[in-house]
Amino acid sequence: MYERKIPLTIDCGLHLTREVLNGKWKPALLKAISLDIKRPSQMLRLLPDATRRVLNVQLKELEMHGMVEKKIFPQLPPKVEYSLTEIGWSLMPIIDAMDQWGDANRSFLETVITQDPKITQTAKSACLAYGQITIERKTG
Amino acid sequence: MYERKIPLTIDCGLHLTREVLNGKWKPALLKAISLDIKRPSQMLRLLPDATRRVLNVQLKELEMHGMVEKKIFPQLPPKVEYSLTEIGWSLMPIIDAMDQWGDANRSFLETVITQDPKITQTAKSACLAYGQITIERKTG
DNA sequence: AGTATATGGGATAAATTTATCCCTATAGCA
DNA sequence: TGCTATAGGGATAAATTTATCCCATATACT
Repeated sequence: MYERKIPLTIDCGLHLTREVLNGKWKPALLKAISLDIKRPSQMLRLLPDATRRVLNVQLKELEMHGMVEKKIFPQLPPKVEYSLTEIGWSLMPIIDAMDQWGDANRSFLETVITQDPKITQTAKSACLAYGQITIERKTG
Repeated sequence: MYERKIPLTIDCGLHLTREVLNGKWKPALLKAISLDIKRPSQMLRLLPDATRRVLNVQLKELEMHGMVEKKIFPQLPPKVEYSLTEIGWSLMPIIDAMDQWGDANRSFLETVITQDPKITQTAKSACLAYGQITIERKTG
């Protein structure tokens, strides 16, 4: 599989949280699930820049960390649904705050981020559907 | 220097924010600065698991992203002080929420995180001083 | 003269995260 | 039969992030 060689820093709450949210698509996945997008195929459509593989991997990590639960329906073709656990829900205020902060400062952030010479291109196709999603969140 | 080869995903606010906070020590650095720990040498002492090099690199990124400002005093040996910009301050509610969430769920998180077979060791020496810091935050 | 303090950054190796590719399984439909 | 939809995961390459090492500056102190 692969074994970590450097001790994981879990000194303060900040680092513990960082570990849970650390993954290119994890925040987006949590938000998607909170918006009732629970099937992997739906998430993949919502996040077209992500590959099926990464989403699988990151969902599994979120599951191992206890943030989401996976329900497998014994059907064919397979059907799976993810949902947030209680502790997973408790992360939503943070996720929402991050999303709002980023949106509120979009023009400034795009400017400073893209002015970095390392950045030669950006992708914007993902998450576009968020704005169109008007589904109410269910509590728990 | 090095040039990014894959387009940076900046579709939704979540990803923009992720980009700004993405770095092993960035959240901790922002918090430290907000607590009036403004000199690099102090930050290094606060975060003993980080190397001087990484802190330099991540501070520079935070600066380029407009989250912190750097004031250089024309002295020798050199003296430098960082401070949060207005937009940098606006991140603090998120940073604080992350820190509090992590602390509030520490025992659970430590359990699930260390149960991962990839993780063979953890480091807890950093940030320990936070608890002892009772300095009031100055506004702006 | 040697040592400590402070800060910055180049070069390069190592570690970790993502991306790619490919294979598995089965029902349903043209 | 051949193709689509669904979901999972191994193997391996590539990309990106961190870690290590080392050099530079200049003052003050022993």
